[in-house]
Amino acid sequence: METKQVIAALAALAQENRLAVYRLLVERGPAGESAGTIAAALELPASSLSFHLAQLRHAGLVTQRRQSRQLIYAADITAMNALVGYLTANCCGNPTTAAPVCCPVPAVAEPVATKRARGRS
Amino acid sequence: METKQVIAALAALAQENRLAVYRLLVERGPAGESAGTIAAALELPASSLSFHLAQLRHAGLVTQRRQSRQLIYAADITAMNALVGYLTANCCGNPTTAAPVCCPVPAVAEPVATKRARGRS
DNA sequence: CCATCATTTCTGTGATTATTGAAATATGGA
DNA sequence: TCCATATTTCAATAATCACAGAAATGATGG
Repeated sequence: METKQVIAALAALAQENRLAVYRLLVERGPAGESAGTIAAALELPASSLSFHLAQLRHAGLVTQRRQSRQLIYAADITAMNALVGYLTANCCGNPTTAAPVCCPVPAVAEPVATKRARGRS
Repeated sequence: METKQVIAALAALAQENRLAVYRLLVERGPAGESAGTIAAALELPASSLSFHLAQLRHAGLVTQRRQSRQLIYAADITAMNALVGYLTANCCGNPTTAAPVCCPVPAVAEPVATKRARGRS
């Protein structure tokens, strides 16, 4: 993942409403959710939501598909994978230099909606 | 890690110069680097750098200490851990719903200072 | 104290971003 | 075709951010 894209993704998520939208979409999974439903859930004016969805989409974090009259948005997990991968790599530093302790990705903060904290491999 | 802080951290990193500063500091490890040296390395005016360092510091991503006349900045790895933890948790979604594949944290991108642009996205 | 160095804070300016109502576009049904 | 619905695009405004020179602050050595 190259720097320009990383910045785009970070900027897209660095906004209260957009982070909320993204989190909601992650919760919904691949099925996604229509713009209207998201707007209702987050109590955002349609035009505002559209603006934010466009940013998330431009950053590659969400996908869009049409289902009859509505546009369904869904989180693109691979983009988040790439972002987390980049941050992890840059957090861990360069092993050839005096690098800090490598990120252990601490047993997961608070999951989107339920408790769940399993240590990954 | 609460949302407000996550947004602050994301916003702090979502800027070309700041991301560069942070990456440089990660490279330097706990020893850190003085403001002047960073400014020289990244060719930034002192006042601009100071502005960016303040943001990173406010977001809790870097620490500041004085060493005689100079101020040494260092990356705070625990903050990045928390951020990555939050993103991972939110990326993985809620297992009780139709959740997408959980982030495997793809075998780490490219380390801070090596050649880039290998096959992966 | 004074001179000097390192860095920050102040200040003004230009650029980007967020927000929304209103108008425009696309879709499906009668 | 005409209408209703879902969503976007447009336009205008307010808010925030980035930049960099100049002035101020804090530290050190003489």
